[in-house]
Formats: sequence, C-alpha cells, structure tokens
Amino acid sequence: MEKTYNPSTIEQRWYETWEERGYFSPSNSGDKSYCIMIPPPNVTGSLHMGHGFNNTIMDTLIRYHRMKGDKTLWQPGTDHAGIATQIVVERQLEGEQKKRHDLGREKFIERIWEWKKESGGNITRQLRRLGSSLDWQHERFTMDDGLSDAVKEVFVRLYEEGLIYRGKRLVNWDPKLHTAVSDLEVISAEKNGHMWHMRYPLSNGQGHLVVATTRPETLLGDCAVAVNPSDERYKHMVGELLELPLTGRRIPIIADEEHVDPEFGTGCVKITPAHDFNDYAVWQRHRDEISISEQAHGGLINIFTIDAAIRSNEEDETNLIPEKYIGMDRYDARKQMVADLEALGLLEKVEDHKLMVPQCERSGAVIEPFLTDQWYIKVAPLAKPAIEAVENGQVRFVPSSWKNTYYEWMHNIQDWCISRQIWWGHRIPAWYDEKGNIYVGRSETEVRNQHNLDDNYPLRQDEDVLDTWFSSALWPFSTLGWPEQTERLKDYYPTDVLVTGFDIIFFWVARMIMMGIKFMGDVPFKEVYVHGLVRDSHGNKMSKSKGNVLDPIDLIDSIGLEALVAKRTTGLMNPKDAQKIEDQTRNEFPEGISSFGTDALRFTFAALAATGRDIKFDMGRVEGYRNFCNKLWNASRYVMMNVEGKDCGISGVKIGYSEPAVELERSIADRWILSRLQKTKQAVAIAIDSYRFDHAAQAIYEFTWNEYCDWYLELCKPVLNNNNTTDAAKRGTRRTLVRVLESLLRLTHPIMPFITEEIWQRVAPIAGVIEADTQEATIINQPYPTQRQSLIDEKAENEMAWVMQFILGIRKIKGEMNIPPGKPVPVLLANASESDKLFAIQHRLYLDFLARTDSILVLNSNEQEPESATALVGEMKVLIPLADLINKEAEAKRLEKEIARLQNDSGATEKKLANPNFIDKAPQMVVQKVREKLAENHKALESLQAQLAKIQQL
RNA sequence: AGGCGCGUAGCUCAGUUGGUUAGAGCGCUACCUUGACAUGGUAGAGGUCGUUGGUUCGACUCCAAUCGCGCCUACCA
Repeated sequence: MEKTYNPSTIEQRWYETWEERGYFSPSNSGDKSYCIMIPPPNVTGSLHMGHGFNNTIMDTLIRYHRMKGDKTLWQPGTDHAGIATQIVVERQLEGEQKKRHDLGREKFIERIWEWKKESGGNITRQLRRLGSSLDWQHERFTMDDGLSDAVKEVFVRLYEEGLIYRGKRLVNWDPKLHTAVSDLEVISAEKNGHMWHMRYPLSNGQGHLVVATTRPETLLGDCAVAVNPSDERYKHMVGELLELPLTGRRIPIIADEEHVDPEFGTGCVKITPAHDFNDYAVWQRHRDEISISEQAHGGLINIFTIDAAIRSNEEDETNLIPEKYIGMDRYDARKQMVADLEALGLLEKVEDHKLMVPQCERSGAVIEPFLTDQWYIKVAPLAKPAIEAVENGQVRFVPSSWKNTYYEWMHNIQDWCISRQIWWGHRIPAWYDEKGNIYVGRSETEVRNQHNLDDNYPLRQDEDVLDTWFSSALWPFSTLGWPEQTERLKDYYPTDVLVTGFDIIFFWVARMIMMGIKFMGDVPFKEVYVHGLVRDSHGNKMSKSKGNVLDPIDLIDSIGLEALVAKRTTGLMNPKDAQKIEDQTRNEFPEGISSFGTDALRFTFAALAATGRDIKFDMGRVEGYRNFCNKLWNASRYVMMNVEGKDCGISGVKIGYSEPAVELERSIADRWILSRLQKTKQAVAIAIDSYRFDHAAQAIYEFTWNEYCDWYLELCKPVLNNNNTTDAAKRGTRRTLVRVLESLLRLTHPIMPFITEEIWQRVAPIAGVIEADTQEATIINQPYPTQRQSLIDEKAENEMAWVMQFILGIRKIKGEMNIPPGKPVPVLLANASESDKLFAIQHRLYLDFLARTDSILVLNSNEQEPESATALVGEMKVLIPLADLINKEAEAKRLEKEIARLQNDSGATEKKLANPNFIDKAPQMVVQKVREKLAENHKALESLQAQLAKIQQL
C-alpha cells in the first residue's frame, strides 16, 4: 500500500469498475426490497452542497440495505425543470440577439434538447463523483417517452373525473416570462414603498372618501370602494356612488366586513378585482351590488397587457382606459397618475410604507395578479386521503415535527394552477376545435376517434405546457414503468423513504403523496426524512450573490485560490459585489481549498447530519475526517505489514465469515477489541436505522481511532514482535487484527465507499472471507456486520479497563512530572488484591510496552512504601519511587489537585446521601450506586491524602 | 399575526424515556522525528448547559415565563 492516503487515485477507478460490473443494479435475491427515488435534479444543473448532503444520506442508506441483503434499488433520473431550463436557453439566445419567438416553438424546443444533450450529463457525472450507487441502467428523465405517457394518462384520467378543469381567474402572472406561476413559485420580499391617500369625490357632490393604496395605478381598474359595515364614519354612505378620478366612471360604495379593517389606513379600500386577490374575493361576494351600477365587465376590469403595461382599448369597446396612459409601464403609469391626481387636488398625502412585494422566484419579476384562462387541479378531494395517510402513520415524517407543516398547508390547500405559458415541458393533452370545444385525450388520434372527428376537422392543441411539478408528482411510480404494470412497479412501490429538504415539502412531497394514493392506491413512500440546509461556516445561506458557495467537487478535487476567486466572481447578478467577494474569499481561503476526497466529504456530511438541523459547513471538520481516512489507511497498512504472508489462523478454514478451526489463542486485547467491535456494530445499526448518521459516524470514528488504533494496534505490537509469545498467540492476534479490520471496513463502507473498497480488496482474502484469486469480489455486496452476542466479553472489557487505567496512570505521572515518556520507570504496587497481582503478571507485556515500565514489584502490606508518585487503579496504588526522577513539590501539587477534585465530588455525594428524602424516594438502585461511588471516593481520598502527608513530611 | 426550531468549551456540534466527574472534533498549551500514521503520539487547560421561576429526593434533560437568533406560512388595502 502507498504510504499516504491519496483519494484521487482510488476513487474514480473504483466507481468505474463498480458501474461497469453492474453492482448498482438490484440483486434478484433478497426477501425484502428497499427503494429510494432520487429527487431528480435539474437536468442541466450542476451539483451544489445540498445535493452532496442529500445524496450522501441516500447512498449511505442504499449501501447499508444492499449489504443487508435487501433487494435494493436507488432510482436515478433528472428533471426537465421547465422554467429554469427554458430561461437558460433563452439567455443563450439573447447572446445571439434572438428571442424564442424568432425561432418558433419547434426550433426552440429542438435547441433545448440540444442543450440538454450537451450539459445533461454534467449533473449525473457529478453524482457519480459522490460515489452514488444509482441504478444507472434505468435512468429516467421527466420528459422521456415513458414518463410523458404517464403524464398524459394522469391528466386524462383526472380530467375525466372532473378533477382537472379550465377556468378564467386571477393567477400570479410573471410579466417578464409571460406565464402563470403557482403560489409556491412566488416569493415575497419586504420592500420600502409608499401609501398614497387619494380622494374619490362623491357623486352627490357632498365631499369625498379617502382611499389609501400602495398601488395607485390600479385605480383604472377599480369597481367599488369598500368600507366596514360597522364603521360609523361611513356606514350611512353604503350604496352611494363615487366619481372615480381620471376615468369619468362611477363606482359604488359597498360594505364588506371580512376584508375591510376600519383601523387600517382610512378604512376605505379601493376594490380592483382584476388585479388583487383579496379584491377579487370581495368582488365575488358583492357582484350584484357592483353590477347594479352597470359597469362594463361587471366591474372585473383588466387594465394591463401581458407585459404589465397599461392596455389599449382595442380589446373591448368600452373605452375604459384613458388614452393618456395607454402603453405606459405600470410604474410609469403610477408616477403619471399620482402627478395627475395631485394636480387635481385629489392626492391627500403620501406616506412611507413597508410592504411585501411578490416576485417570481425564477425571473425575479414582480408578480402581477392577472386574469387569464388556465388549467387547474381541484386539489381538495386528493388532499383528504393524503392528510389521512400521514395521520394514520402510513407516511411518517422524520423528524415528526414536519408533519405540522404538511398539515398546515394541506388543510388550506388551493386549487393548483398547472398550466404554464412556456414551451419547454409536457404539452397539455387538450385540443380545441374552431367553436372552442375542448377535447382531452392521450393523443390527437385518440381524441378524433373518441369523438368521431375525421381528419379534416380542424383541431388545434393547447399551446400551454404543464407545471414541472406535475410530472415530478408522478416520479415514484412513473419511473418504475407506470401506467404499465411492470415487475419493477410491483417490487419497489411503495418506496421506503424519501430523503429531501424541507423546502420542497409543498412543491413535491405533498403532491407525490396525493398522486400516489390516487393512481397507485398506496402512498409513494413510508417515510420522509427531512434534512436541513447546508449553510456556510457563519450560518449564512450559500448563494452566488453572497459569493459564499462551495462546490462539493472542489472539496473533493481541490481548487486553487485564483480559480476559486474567478468562479465566485463571474456571472454575478450585481457585478459590484465582486470586490467584496474576492476579498472575503482570499481571506477565508488564502491557500485555496485542498483535496479532501469524496470519502472525507461524505463522512463530514454524515457526521454533521443531526436530524432536522441546518448544518454549518465547517472546513475544519472535512479536514479532520480527511485525517481520519488517513488514519484508517495507515492502520490498514500496519495491519497488512503484519499479516500479509503470515499465519493468521485462517488457512484451512472454509472461506467466509466463519469460526476458526486452527489452534489459536486470543489475548485479553483480542477479546476486548472483538467485544468492542460487537457493540460498535450494534450502535451503528441502530443509528442508521433511526437516521442518526451523526451517531453512526461518531461510533465508527471512535471505535477506529480511540480503540482500534490507539489501543489495540499498540497492544498487538508486543505480542507480534516478541520471540517469547507463542505461535498460537501470534495467530490469534493476527487473525483478530485482520478480521476486525475487515469488519470495520464493511461497517464503514456505506458512509465511505471508496477507501473501504480499496483496502478491503487487500484485506478480505487474508481475512479469509473471499478466495485470494477472486476477481469480481466487492465489498459492496458483502454482508453488513451484525452484532455477535458470543463475542461480547464483559470480563475482557473489565480486565482491559484495568490495563488501561494502569497505563494511563503512569503516563499521567510522566506527563505532569516532565519525565520523558520513553524513559523506563520502576513501579511498585501497594494495596494490591489477588486479581491485581495476577493481572500485573499476566499483562506485564502490555504494561512494559505501553507505560514503559522497567520493573513491577508488589509490596506486601507490611512493607514500607518509599516516597513515590502515586496513581490509583481501583484500590491499588501504583507507585513510581521518587528517587531523582520525581520532583516532590510537583507531586504534592499534583496530589492536592486530585484530592481537591475528589473532595469536591464527595461533598456533593455526601449531601445527597444526607437527604432522607433521597434515601426514601429514589430507586434503590440509584441510592446503592451513589453509596458505592462515595465509598470508592473515600478510599481513594484516604489513599491520596496519606500519600500527600508522607511527601510533605520529607 | 400564526406555526416550527435553536441558544451546551474560543469555534462547529453530541448529550436517547430526569440519576456520569456534562462529552467529541477543530483550535489552544507543554512534551515527543518510538520501525502504521507529524494528515501523527502523550499529557493538559477550557463550560454556574441564554435568563428567571416552578415540578421533583434529584433538572442540560420536564413545565411556565422571559431575552436573543433563525426559518416557514399568511398577509392590511
């Protein structure tokens, strides 16, 4: 083995081998199946830390279950990501001074497919770099033929059931992208704005009402002014008419209790039903009153074009829009109208006002509520069983608090607007004839056949495409072949767990549950593991504009400072940030980022994955876990040096994880490490089963470093390098050495696949678990280690505790007394029990080697103890005679410190025992334990105090 | 406004139904080129567990209040 661990040389090689050999395909055996659907990343996207985290967790689960012998499928695939992808290609066109309409629909879509072909492999290549063991042979894409069939099938069936309908109503309109977007795609941000107080004169000439608004330009669409019916100031005016300024129109004063808060603003609300969701609701409640005044369109007046500029009068003959404003952008119109109102003396005042401005999360454009024809899914009937599925535990959220978020949304769910006025996506399977009749079907042919329309009858397909999340909602079954009844569907649906961030519970999780129950008759997954967000080391969200983004691939491969700066400062929305970002980057990464390898990165994600908590990504942790890899590497190197070509007590034994047949002897250390291993296996399994990857990682880390390396490897040395130890003992040690390592590798493999495979390939034949010349063996499909009760050895653990305490005691004295650790010291034992004496003889080899003891003499009770430095092992005193080694003052100080600690401790315990209530009410077990502890403390105290007195007398 | 979560060592975080001397990693101090590993070893310093009150024999852990921080949902024209 190479002297230093070098991840880059092993990782890529292994991944290719694994994939070539088809190790990621589900096995045909296995009683249970286990399946995870990847949350499909954007096909043209690139990997970010969230993916890194998410996929590490999934791959860990997948590898764990595969090793446990389950029939395990991790379904890969990508999402066409309608708007996001279309925007990217439109930007490219911009570079060529073209718009998508210049190309036309067909050519534009072709162009996107080209882009997909070009960059679509990027994300999947990066997923491979993470070691993700996805079943690539069955990779799917949300727009491939099969998935498109599923989409059409679902659309048609829902339509036939009346759960999909077409309707004209207010939607969130993006005036930049020219499409409707769903509520979820709208993000609100607080902005500084104004509140304009405008006077609307009463038609009877008796003064005016003052309405307060943040959007004066929508005045053109007003159809009424609403007041609260209980408002003494205005209630007598309800039913009267107002002169709507700038328009010459008359609008009524209406009373609406629900919407109008008398305390806010002036208590008078202008009602613009075509451009405000609340106003629309008011309008619906008061249609009659409003149309009494014979308003055009019943008062539902659209004033904007699709660009959110003031429309012309061409679309109707009512001449509602004053010529002056036609064609103005909404914000220009606002300025002009405010000025005009002021000139007319109708502007009472303008106040500063903070308001929430809705923006499209994709384009950033300010959303305009806009009246259009769209397709909707009637969600309530789908939501009901989906709520019940969570209530009755068919779907379990981890951590469970997320189900509140889910309920909250599901109980207030609105119909889902599924049509988008873009080109990239699944085209809506609906056709119109010239009379405007709608025909929905799986294809035009089906429609014609079903409705007896011959080929000459003109039909035109709906121009719109479906919301991307429509196809995503079908992902858990469409990827498995639905609507065909495939074997895969039978084997893997419902899937076992969905691993995702909380941000898409609404977008995706809830919709999958609804669609799964509707079309499969069962939930799509039994558990939803919701993980936190990956943030930067200061707890900030990683974002391009903040310049704090880390690329997982850079952490794996390394990146130089200049390249990192360049990466972070190019393509910024606001180029002014570049300098700040550059400074910040140079400050934080003066040397760039060094190469940590995939395994270290994965281990970091696992170790930081406490449930439900955001993780602050700390470079120190990655570095630490890279060191851990190095530790494991070097420990293995040491093991190999000691077992390769040597008798490990394996030969002649049947290959596999079997018991030894050869004569061998297991030392106390062997039995101890085997026992510790069993407990670690158990801890890791429990941790993974409960999604505590942090606990799993920690258990592995501690066992590997603090027990196997720090103690066991050291304890092996005197056995293996000593001519006086027996062959049977050496065999036992070698066997334990190599077998524990082999188990440890399997135990660790789900989290760190590469390093474990690389080492396992060398170790496994020696450990006798595979034939030496097996070509195709891989750790991937080896059994996951399970606890073996028979190897748990409390006696050995206690005995080793004695050995360790002995060694630590001496090291401590040496450390605090400035005695070179390598300097051999004579040791005397006082107050030694029979077992102490026996242990001192039996484990002499360990003591000499690890504590560098020179001689060990047992003092009889009648023998005088020389002045010494003291350590306690239980009740036994381990003494290092002072001679010239030890400084008396230092030893006195050391003892005083130790005594103070014990006294402090005893004090608290005594107080506890002095409390009769404690003796009475606490369980016997606890009281007993406290008593024992106190007794121990007292003995230790006495012992040390005597020692101190002795030293002070000198 | 409603909901959720967090506050433990300088930093990043564990602490499982209330009972340990409150732990780990990084960082810090001292010593050590010992034949797996200086990406290492040995020893050590460092915390009144945000604050206050309550329940209890006993609270980091349960309850209440309070302060600070974060997120989500809904929004007042």
